Amino acid sequence: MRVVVRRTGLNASLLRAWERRYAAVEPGRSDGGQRLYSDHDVQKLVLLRDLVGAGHNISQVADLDMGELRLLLRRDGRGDVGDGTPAPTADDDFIEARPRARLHPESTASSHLAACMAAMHAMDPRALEASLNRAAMGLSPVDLVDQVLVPLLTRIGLLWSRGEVRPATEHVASAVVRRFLDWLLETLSPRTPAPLMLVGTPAGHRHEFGSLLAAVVVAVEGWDVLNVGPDLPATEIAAAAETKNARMVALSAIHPGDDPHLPGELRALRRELPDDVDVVIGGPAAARHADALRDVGVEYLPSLEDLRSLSRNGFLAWTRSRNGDGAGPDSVNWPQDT
Amino acid sequence: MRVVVRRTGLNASLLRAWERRYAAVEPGRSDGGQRLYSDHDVQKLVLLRDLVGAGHNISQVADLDMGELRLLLRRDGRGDVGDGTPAPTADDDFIEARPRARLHPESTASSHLAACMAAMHAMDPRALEASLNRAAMGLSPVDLVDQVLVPLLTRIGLLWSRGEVRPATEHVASAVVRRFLDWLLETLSPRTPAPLMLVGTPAGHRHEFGSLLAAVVVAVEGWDVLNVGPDLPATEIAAAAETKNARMVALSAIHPGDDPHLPGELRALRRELPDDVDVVIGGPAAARHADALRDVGVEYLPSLEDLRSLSRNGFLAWTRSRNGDGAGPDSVNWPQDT
DNA sequence: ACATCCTGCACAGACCCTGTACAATTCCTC
DNA sequence: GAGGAATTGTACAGGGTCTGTGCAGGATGT
Repeated sequence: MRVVVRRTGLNASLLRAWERRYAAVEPGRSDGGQRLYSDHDVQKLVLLRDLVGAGHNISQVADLDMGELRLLLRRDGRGDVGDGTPAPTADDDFIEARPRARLHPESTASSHLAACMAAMHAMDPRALEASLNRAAMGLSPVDLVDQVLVPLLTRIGLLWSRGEVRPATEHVASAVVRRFLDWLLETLSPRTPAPLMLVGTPAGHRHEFGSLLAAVVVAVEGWDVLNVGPDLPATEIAAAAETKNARMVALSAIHPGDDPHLPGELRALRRELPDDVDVVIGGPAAARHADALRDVGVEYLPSLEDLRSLSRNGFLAWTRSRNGDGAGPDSVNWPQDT
Repeated sequence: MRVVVRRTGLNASLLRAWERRYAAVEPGRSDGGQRLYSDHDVQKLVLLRDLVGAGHNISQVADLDMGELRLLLRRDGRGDVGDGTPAPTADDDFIEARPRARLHPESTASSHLAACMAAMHAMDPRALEASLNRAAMGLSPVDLVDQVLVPLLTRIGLLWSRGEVRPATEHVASAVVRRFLDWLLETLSPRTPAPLMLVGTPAGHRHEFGSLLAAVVVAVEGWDVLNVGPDLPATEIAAAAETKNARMVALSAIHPGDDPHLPGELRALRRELPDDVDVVIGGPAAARHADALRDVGVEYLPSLEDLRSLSRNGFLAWTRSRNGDGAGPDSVNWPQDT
């Protein structure tokens, strides 16, 4: 109990009140009747604390499960841009995200971005990570990607290409951002059955941030994602897709902007994959071959937004095909707050 | 018994109570019935003492194993304030090394290793991560590195070089292990002031697992670590070391085993750094140039164990120089509350 | 022999539990 | 917009539980 109080910063009386009045957590009991909080309980309490601090009332959030709490916390900045995450909300009552939103999303997004840039220049990985975490807390996943991560990576890349930032600085920042993207992917990944998307980069392309961002984007749309990493030949990607029974493959090609092997590589990939597995690709290196790629049967996506809508449709199609016909009762529709 | 009392700072009655009531430890007995504590027992008691001091109740932590205790201690270890009583002068104490049947650490380590290998072959990143987490729970950081991570990476590398595992499989596994190492580094990093060590790999060397392992090893010894990432020219490393005021630089050179530029690169690094900053390097590529490197003023370390002892000594020297004079380096803070 | 260690028992203070109450807000209705 | 109802954080008392410590009487070991 004392430990929980210290770790959550909440009053002991308050913990008991939340338990009694809202059944927010239901810790086990010792033989003598003392509460035994599990790690899960503590995590949930922390989420509740933050949510309450952000203006929600307990009575409405206390009985949500962890996934819903986390999501709520993310989209809190506003941005009710329907993120169709398949939150396993079995019950029908929707989460009324009270439009108590203050803080304009752009201004906070740009301030988060500025904080990240400052931490990068200071070569302070902890500060950078902290800034990213703050951004993740304050923004919806979509805003986080579009307004913080993409600009951040773009700017770092630009500074690097101009030689305006030390390679060591860039390395340190990249490592942190990569880890953060990994973490984001993990926490956004659905726990429920979902179609699998493979992400990676083609042979010769070692920049993996594009594919990591793609992974996050499609995870938000409900897909299960397997990142097979950068610089893989077509045969490898195809083999992995087959082994894991992927429904779709998304690639990213950034750096060797004029890679002549790209169309051939993707033709091979396309040929080795079943027809019902879609292959898409994004990134500047792919843009140059957009037409050739289309001929090969690989769709070029100019922006993450395209990937977003495409994967959303793909996900809905998957659920429909899975539920036999009309959308089942407790399926994936996240209730849009009206 | 007295020895244990001195080493742990715990009352003899308390030791007996913990044993009787919670079976916290179960020391062997002499023919006459006197308790014979093993080294393992003492370690566990120390962990329990710190944990109880941090607010946990014994009843709940007494039956956890060492790995769980350590993890618990780290997790809520931030924010420790009190120092209070200067701890039971634990100096000049020799613990009777009573070998006693070590409860098979290698067998559990090898089972963890097997689980990791199986997860890798199944191309199941979640399972791999779960196996690694389990290993982290059940083993000390040192055993974890020496008996799981190093063998795991060695085997994966071997399979890969022989073409006995698909590159895609290797990629997926590597990504998970890298993230795990990142996480491990983060959780092991000291929250208190500590000397800074830079880790990375020299220009041309893109395999970064060696440096990540090095980072973990020195973090365990108490250092603060900044990983500047792979493939960095000497000038960059030197600049980073200067900016962050590093006390030591540890590099790893693995893959291009016959890199002719290595000595030159390190000579440049050595020249750009202050004399009181040590530079060490490990890995097979460095082994070939061990003599040349020594001439340049860079120490070649054949094994992680060498790095371990060297960084330990370096850390102790740092604390001594910082505390002015004596003052036990590891001033444990025992009973403290309020 | 003498200090040390063993077992079993007892106890006091710190801690936690339940139930109830209460003040400060916020929400809603008239 | 005033007053009542609901919400929510906090406090207190009485009683049970947890846990560190001390003591008596006997055994151990050097």
